[in-house]
Amino acid sequence: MAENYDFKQVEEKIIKFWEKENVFKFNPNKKGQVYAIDTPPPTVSGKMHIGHAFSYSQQDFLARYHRMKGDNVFYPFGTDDNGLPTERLVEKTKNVHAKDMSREDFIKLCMEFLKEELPRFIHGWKRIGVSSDFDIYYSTINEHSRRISQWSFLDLHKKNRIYRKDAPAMWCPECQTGVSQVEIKDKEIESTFNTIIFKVGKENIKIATTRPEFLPACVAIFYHPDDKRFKSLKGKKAKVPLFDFEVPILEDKRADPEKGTGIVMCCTFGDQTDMEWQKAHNLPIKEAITPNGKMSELAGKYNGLNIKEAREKIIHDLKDAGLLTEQKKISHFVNVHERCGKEIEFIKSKQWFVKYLDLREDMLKWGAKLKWHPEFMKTRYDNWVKGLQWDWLISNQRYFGVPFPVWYCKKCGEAILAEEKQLPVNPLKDKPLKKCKCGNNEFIPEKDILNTWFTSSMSPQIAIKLMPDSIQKNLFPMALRPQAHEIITFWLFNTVFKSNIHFGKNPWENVMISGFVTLEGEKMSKSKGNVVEPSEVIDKYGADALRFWAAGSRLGEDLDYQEKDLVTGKRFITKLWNASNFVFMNLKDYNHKKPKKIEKIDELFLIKLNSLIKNCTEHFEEYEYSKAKSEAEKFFWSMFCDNYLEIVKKRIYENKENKESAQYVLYHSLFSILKLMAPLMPFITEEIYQLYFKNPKNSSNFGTQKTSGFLGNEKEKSIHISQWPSFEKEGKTDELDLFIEILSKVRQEKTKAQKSMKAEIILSIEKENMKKLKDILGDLKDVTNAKEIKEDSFKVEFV
RNA sequence: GGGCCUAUAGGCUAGUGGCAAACCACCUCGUUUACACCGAGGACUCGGCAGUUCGAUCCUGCCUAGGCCCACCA
Repeated sequence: MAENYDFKQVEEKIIKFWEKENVFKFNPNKKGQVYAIDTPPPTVSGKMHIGHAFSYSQQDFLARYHRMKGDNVFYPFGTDDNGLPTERLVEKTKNVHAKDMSREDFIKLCMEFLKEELPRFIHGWKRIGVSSDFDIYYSTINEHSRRISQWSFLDLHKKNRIYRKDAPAMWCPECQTGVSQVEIKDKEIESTFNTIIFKVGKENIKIATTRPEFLPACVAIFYHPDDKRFKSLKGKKAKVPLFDFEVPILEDKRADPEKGTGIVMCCTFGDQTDMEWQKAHNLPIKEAITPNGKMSELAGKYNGLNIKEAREKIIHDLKDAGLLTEQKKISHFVNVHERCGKEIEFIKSKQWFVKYLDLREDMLKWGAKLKWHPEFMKTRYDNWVKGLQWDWLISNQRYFGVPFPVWYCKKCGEAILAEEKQLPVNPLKDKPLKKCKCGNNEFIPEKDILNTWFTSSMSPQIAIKLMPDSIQKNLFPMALRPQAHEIITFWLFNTVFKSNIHFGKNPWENVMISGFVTLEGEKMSKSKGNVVEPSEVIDKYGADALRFWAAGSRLGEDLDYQEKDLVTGKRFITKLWNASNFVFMNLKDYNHKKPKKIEKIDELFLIKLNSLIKNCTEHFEEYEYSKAKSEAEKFFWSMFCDNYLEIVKKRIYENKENKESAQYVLYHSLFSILKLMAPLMPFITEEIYQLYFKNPKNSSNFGTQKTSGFLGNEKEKSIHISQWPSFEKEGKTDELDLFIEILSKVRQEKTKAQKSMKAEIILSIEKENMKKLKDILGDLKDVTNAKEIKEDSFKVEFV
């Protein structure tokens, strides 16, 4: 009698076994089509969360399926540990502030932190059974990644896609960094609408604003051309209160007569419209706010105050001067930096950009060439491309990241780029290889770092270039990019863009997009406090149960986390365990020889199994692992356990002469079912394989097999590199269907009569059914425990 | 404001132009050679309105609700 399945002990043991035996090691010389996966490198910003467990499980289903199907799976693993998220984690854990330290010390601290943190972090992915080759590993901050990222910069520059300009850039005063379009989000905040009096000659005009601190940067007043109320003001000048300078009053369609008082001030730069006006009317640029979030000299007596203080003071002074007529509390949406939640400001600053707005048509074509799974995710890409308004801002004024390979000549200011052969370069330490064109040999290093997406959008190259040159060409373009849908607009999009510019082709053929995990219908997030820790789930139910749950929703769909589903998964695992033990209890004298005759009922069962295999294979090909799961699950539970095992029990218990046929079919059908489940539940299937199926001569590293007498006969060292079951036998199974229908009716009768399922009966069935079932009547007799089967209308008599 | 997705039993999910399904929970019964983490059975359901159709849960349109992405935000 086998003991209970101890998932904790087994899963840890199997993780070590896979590692020791190099089961998932990529072998470039292996035959078979290469299937390269652009594994998402998780951001090192804390612990793994359940959304990770969910989406990495789903991509692993596909990786394991392709491996068993015979593809040569290239499945690297990386961590995204450059840039802000990691900085923030280090600041928090080590209780330091980057800006209080020397840059070098801070970077050193980050690297030390990563060294001790990463193994623990990565173990989370091993624990859920991700079958990456963890030796093909990259960190987006290591030398290798820096070299490739900087090369990308040089190459884009060569292709005239890089420029640096003085531009109103979105700026986070809190993080003191430029922020790209993708790093901002909306937040609803309470604010006050202040109605302020501007003088036009002797006339008063009222202008409403939530940002009175921008008054010193006011450059114009606008009203809508159709708005008759203000027509008389055209061409006149208004005097800015408190600051006493004059600005022109102009017409522009973007002024909304319905909003505020219908007339609006334009300040550079209060918001995006201000920037458009500035451009359209060629207005001067005034900077009221400095990069550290303080008022500039332009603000006169408010110079040096932070934004909020200045706002309060200015409101106070306006009140005193009688220039404030109304204050209304409102709540509105503003752009905030997604990392820190603080309001974004626009400031004039020198930033590096990648020029790509001119390529929107091409971008749509690139997106159309990808195979999207599920298909509807493509529209998100398209909508993003159509909505692009700015070029890609790639510089961040932070510390921990890939530096720009750039210096500036101290004399003429010319930007000097590093040469390819000196990469990776740290401009703070290294020097250009040549003098500046102007003959000067002194340089100012660029201190900015490249935005993390600039580096992670090179993930295919970063992974591939870990391999020897000779095989790199087989790996690109890759077969698959798996990822979550919220970063289609940045990671996916930027990778497609870069690949097409650098190499003239898409980086992969397929993309698979996971949904996310919800709790009671809401997205899980730290800020909402509704997170579930995957490590706790695994402790309680095991990784297989977690994966079983992750296989429960279709690709791209969100899935609600319900503990019940984990219970179901665990139950299924127990059932697999028990059924396998039972099968092998009855195979002690099995000799692996194919019996001379396969009994009819066994044959019919094999045909059923065959169509299951066919369906599951098709589902995996279509990324529909959830369909494969539910079909295999149902087949195993009801067709295999509840029906087939019951049917063959008596034949084996009573040692009938045709029992070899049953044994042969038991062995092979259970093996096939295990293989179908192996991509989804890699641990329990491996354990059963190792204990029963593998030839003990090959199992030196796993411990002894369980059953005495019976010897497994399979050669592969792991079920995960065994061959995916094939499907050959097709045919009709009408007799078996009828058989099961009758069996089920008999069971109903027994239940109705409140009898045991084992109660002995006399069964009567119709003549035509008797005829149809003539080859399998003996089995029907066995499974229903009928003393005899008579020809009559259906009837169950108890003896 | 634009877009995408979703709406099926008490809960979570399948699915189909013609009987609506699995699992959990619930109720009844059984259970001594794998499994009480079992087996047999029961009960309950297609968001609303219109259209196409012999027939719509499924196709079309509108509405409602929720989620997500984007834009706007003086």
